[in-house]
Amino acid sequence: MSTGESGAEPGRPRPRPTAKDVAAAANVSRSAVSFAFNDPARISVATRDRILAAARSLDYAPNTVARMLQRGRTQSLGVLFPQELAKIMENPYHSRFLVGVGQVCDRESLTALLVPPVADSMLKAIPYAAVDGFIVCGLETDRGEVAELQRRGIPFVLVDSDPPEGVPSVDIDDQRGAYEVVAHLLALGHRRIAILSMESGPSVTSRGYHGPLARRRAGVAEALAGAELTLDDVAVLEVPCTRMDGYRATKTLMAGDRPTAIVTFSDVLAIGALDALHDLGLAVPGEVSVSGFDDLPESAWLRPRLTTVNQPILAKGRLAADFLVSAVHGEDQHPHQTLSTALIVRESTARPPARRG
Amino acid sequence: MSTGESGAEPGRPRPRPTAKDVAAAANVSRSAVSFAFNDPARISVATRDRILAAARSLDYAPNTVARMLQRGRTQSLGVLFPQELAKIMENPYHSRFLVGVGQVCDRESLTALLVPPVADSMLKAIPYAAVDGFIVCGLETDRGEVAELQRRGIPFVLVDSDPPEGVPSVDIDDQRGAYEVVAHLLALGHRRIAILSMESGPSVTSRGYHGPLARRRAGVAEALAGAELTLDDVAVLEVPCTRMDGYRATKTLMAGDRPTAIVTFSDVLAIGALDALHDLGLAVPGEVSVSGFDDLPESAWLRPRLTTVNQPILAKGRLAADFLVSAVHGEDQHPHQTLSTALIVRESTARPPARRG
DNA sequence: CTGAAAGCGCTTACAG
DNA sequence: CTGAAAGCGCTTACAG
Repeated sequence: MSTGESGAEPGRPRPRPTAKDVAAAANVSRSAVSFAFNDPARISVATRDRILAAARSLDYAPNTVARMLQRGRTQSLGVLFPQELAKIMENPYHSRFLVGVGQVCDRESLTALLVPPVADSMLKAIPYAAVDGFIVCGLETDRGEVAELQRRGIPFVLVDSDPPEGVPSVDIDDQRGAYEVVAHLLALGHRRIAILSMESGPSVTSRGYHGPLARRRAGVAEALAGAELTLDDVAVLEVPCTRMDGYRATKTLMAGDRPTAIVTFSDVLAIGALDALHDLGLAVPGEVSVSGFDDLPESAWLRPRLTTVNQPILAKGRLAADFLVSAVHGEDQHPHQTLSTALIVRESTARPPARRG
Repeated sequence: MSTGESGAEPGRPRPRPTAKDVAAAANVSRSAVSFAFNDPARISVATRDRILAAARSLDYAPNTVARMLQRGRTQSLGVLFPQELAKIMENPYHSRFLVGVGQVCDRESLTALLVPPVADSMLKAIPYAAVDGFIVCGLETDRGEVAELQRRGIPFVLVDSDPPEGVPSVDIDDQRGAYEVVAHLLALGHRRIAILSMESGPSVTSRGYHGPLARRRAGVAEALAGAELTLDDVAVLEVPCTRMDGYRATKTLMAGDRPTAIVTFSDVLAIGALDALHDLGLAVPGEVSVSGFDDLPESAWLRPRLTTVNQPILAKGRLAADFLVSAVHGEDQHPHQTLSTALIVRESTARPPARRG
């Protein structure tokens, strides 16, 4: 009632109260405090109320980290990315993937930890994250992450990689997707085709690693073969996956021996390509055809609407998270799913212009 | 050399090795093991090498959670959202915000923990996250989160809320932004204006809380007053912030007493509105003007290009993370920043059609 | 119904 | 240069 000094002095950084403090205040053991929070049935109502009241008055809440250590569970899923967070979130593809992961997190009351590489290394980031398992994204080269995770015995699922046997993973049919767009363009009559691809890590080819990019390249080759062409007949540019890089690469491409069609391996790149072509005063698809990959929602808003390869990004995220949750629960399966792609023909591709020469 | 049984049996779920195991294997104390990893200078090169070799052969790595508990640091920033993760990531606004947060995380070698509400409560989510501090997003109603965080003594910064004195926070000039678009529309001659707003939590007005939405409403009122109008003269619809809800709301709006201009409080909503108007066969801006809010990159790709209110989303995320990092480092300031908005007039707004009546 | 004790795995003064 | 000990804050068998 009076303005006594019962409260803590404000402003002073008091140390956080612990179960010990509450136990003292409520005149019980620390075990009792723990029970009050975790297993109320084990103590009498009276004691519990007393403890809870004491806890409230001290602003006590169990320390999360201590609890994690004791329980051996963090209630968190790690999403391990191959690039800096700023770059990752820049790409709408990842947002959509995280919607899928988020659905599972929401359902299971889990949090999602976004884990960027440490000093450019996904490997180094692994030991610093307090998670129950990892979703490993876009492992374009296997730089030891798989072995590391396996040795540590921490559950994980591989997404968009070249999964070894016996490892949970989810992928899409990259080869077929790439095959279909290129076949589509060839059928339209294009022969001078450029590929705008993403950069893959070092030494991809030399180590016989076949990630998504390699599979897409195979799909392109397969389609080209149908027209008596090979990969040597197309220009291939590898750039970081940003709109701006797509823009620049397209300008580079157009400064040389102009292709009549640009096949990009990402809608984000295609958006940049469209911008560049617009700035160059080149009509799409009248003078140049452009195709994307992913089928982001955005691709349908573009003008011209983007012809692209749909992949079920959201489902991929959801599935990956589901697989990881199973693995964390100790279910000893190794599900391996390959999701389908589908060519979506819209407005950005058409017959090549009739040509002098 | 021989195929001895030196390795652990594969497949068998071995328990993770601890520092104790390494100490035993290397014939040193547990302290030495710890030093080998954390303070190599404190032990001799020989001992360190022996320890590291033993660690490697046992696949040992220090337990992150134990380390967190001991150090009292998690190296992780929590981003507390008012909605489910799936919904949050659905909105490009948040991706962009996270790019800003990500820049700081990358710089500081921090991870970002995405924290959705637990059982619809941001409050309940707080104690379950192992983070060094929170960025509290879009606290449209103060449901006790601030008090909770303050009592717990955990650093936090408020973004897009109604920040009390003495609390780090970053906001934008919502009122001015809303004022400007509406004034723009009024100047074009619009008098029948509809507002498409987001749902705010319960009892916003009743508690005298003035979050972003309330400020925007004030901006609208301010602009209307300049034309001798009041909020009662405009239709206001509050819907969840998704494209689909924007779509539906617009159809509802158009089924009634048709406005000549739709002011949305989010680009995402505006995209839905544009779609609906397109499906309704209504020309934008010929028959109906539409404006957005945020100025997402997407808004410039739309056709017609969207007139909208720019807000520096990325800078907001970066600043919030910067403020939080300072707070975590114990810097006892309470920075409070209000970022500017700017009206971006593009193609989706024009004079209202001449009218019968 | 309640408490004393051990333990989760680590780090860090403190002695030697 | 190295080790024994205490402690971070919690939970959970185990006794009573």
